[in-house]
Amino acid sequence: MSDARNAVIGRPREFDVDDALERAMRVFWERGYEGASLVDLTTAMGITKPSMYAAFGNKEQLFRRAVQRYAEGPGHYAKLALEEPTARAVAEAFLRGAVGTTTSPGDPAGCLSVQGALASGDGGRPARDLLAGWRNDTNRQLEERFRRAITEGDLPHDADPGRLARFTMTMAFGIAVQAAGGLRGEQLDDVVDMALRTWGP
Amino acid sequence: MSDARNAVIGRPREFDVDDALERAMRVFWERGYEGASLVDLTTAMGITKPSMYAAFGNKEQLFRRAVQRYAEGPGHYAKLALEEPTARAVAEAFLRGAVGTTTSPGDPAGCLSVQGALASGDGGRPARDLLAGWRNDTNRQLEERFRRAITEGDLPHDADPGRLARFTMTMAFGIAVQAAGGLRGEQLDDVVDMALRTWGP
DNA sequence: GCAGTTCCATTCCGATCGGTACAGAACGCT
DNA sequence: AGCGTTCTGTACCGATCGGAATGGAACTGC
Repeated sequence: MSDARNAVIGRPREFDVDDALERAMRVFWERGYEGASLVDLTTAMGITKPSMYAAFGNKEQLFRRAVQRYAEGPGHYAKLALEEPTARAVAEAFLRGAVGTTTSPGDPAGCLSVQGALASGDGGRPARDLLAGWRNDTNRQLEERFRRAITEGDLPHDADPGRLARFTMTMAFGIAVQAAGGLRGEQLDDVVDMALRTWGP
Repeated sequence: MSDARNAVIGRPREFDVDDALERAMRVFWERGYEGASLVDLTTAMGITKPSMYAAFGNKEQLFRRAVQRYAEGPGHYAKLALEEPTARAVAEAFLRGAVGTTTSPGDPAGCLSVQGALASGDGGRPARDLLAGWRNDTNRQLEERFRRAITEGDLPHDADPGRLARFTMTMAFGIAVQAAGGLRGEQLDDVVDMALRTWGP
């Protein structure tokens, strides 16, 4: 890893890489990949373009790092939800987490994964593919978790893990779009309540 | 209207405005507002930039016309769904229509309204606002329809039309994102089946 | 002090963005 | 034919895009 250089030779960096990445992530979060220009990014990061180029490579690699950071930060609820004891609890934690992250007051509205995935010209193709892959992974993990729930007797043996996962993901995406459109968290929690009726009253 | 000029003075236009608009709509549909460049658009339309400028004004006005055409064409299912006899039938027609339009084989995947709404820099603000307004209108019409269903005894009087409308819209948006990500129509129809359980078995 | 290394800031690159000036071509009218 | 009008094609506009070259500043090790 290029950032594992604790060697202290040469002029020391005058900015904090983690802090700059955090700020870049937020810009991508609210503007998407192509909507975020290098000027937008570096201005928010408080550094110049050559500094960002030296530290992260290029815009696409910066985006990859930002997505990774998003997954471990605001998007961490997805991983946590998988550890809930029952299928219904998994789904509820997943959707409540989605509502919380996409409507968090101090953060950009919406979801980086959804925001950056749509509406791209030719230059945004790699970013779109990256996010599509990530969403696919999440879907697979959810499906796998629901499959386990069947073996644990937590879901009926004729339940379809794939369907349940796709339904849950679809709800989360819809929530992200609604949040980006300005819907409040409470209203989206109502939506989650309705969605959860699929698991029984 | 500037296109109501049937006057035949001057050199006649060598392209069909409706056909050009249709092609432009499809480009916006798959690339969003900012993702569609003038070169992309005019190439698909088969005309040059000055011709497009003379016929439509500018990119933003072309987009407005394209959105209008989308609403009357591929997005017409929304209006039709409102005419269904029961609330549940309305919701089902709405969601099946969303699946159909967003996964139609010959057309771009996804929904223009969702595709163009997210991921915008500064230049895409007006387009984003236009689409947000349209989605808001649709939500309001759906809510109004569900309210009518209560007075008609079709929904229990303690039902919440706002919640039902938001839930339906959220599902439709999620469907659009999934479709843009490549999910097949059959898989999304499964999702719709699950969503409709909210209205009873 | 000096060499070697790394970072910062200015400046610039070719390509592309949305939009336009201009000249000529194609029409109806007289 | 000649005119006014409107469309088309070329060539171009300033601004901005992502990216990079360059020169000096800041540091460690010798």
